[in-house]
Amino acid sequence: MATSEDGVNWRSKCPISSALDVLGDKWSMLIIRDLVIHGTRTYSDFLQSPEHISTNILALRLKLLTCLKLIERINLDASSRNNAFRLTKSGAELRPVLEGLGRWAQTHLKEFHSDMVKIP
Amino acid sequence: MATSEDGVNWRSKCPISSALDVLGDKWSMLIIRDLVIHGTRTYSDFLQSPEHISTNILALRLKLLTCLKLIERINLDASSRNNAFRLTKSGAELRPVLEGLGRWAQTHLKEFHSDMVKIP
DNA sequence: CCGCATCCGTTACGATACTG
DNA sequence: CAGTATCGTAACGGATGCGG
Repeated sequence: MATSEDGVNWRSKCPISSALDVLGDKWSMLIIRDLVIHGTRTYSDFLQSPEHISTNILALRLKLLTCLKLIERINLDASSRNNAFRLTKSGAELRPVLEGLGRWAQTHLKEFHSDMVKIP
Repeated sequence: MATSEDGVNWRSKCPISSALDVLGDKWSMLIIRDLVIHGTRTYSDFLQSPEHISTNILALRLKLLTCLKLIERINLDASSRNNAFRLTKSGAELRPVLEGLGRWAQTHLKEFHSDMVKIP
């Protein structure tokens, strides 16, 4: 998978494949989801999501998504504390994709995962 | 990630998270993509896609996607050879999601991946 | 405290060789 | 040609530590 320093290793010229080179891991899309839902989110906010990402992975993903300009940091108080992230315009345009995924899962995964909830 | 025998480990009750528990890896969505584009696809067809999935991962993913009824096997000649796969109705409904991902990548990833092509 | 880097054990992936 | 076995590599996950 991609890291922030070395850039992304593009597997092919296919746009779908390229999207997955960036977002095709266990966590990136969930970070986007949290920001779609809540607008802004701090580091510890992300950690409290029910899927429980670990701290090192979170820091790595935030760095990569920031490099690719899907998210950006906003300084709430000019110190290094209480930093938050929000979606850029680019990242925000993933919203319909996530909504489509969610709707698909609700109808087609119920059979295998009975206690799934609605939105998000 | 999920394997075919043990079932999927659902990280939460969130539909988006659940969709990603199934499809949130480097390869599953590309298998769906190939089937969306070509209709049917044999084992060796998949291997020839430009991203070059390896044989063991392919077998694993095909098994899982079959268990979850996103794809199904069609026997072209009743032997174990020349088997092919196609999308079920459930899998086919991922098409708009993939198209959305592709369109998003085309507009927002160009800056980082200059020789990306159109569809797909 | 909060953000995040580091260390380290565990799990998933990936290339290739191999079997029916 | 479809699928498995093996084994090295990379990603993940938890614990912990350190600076601001």
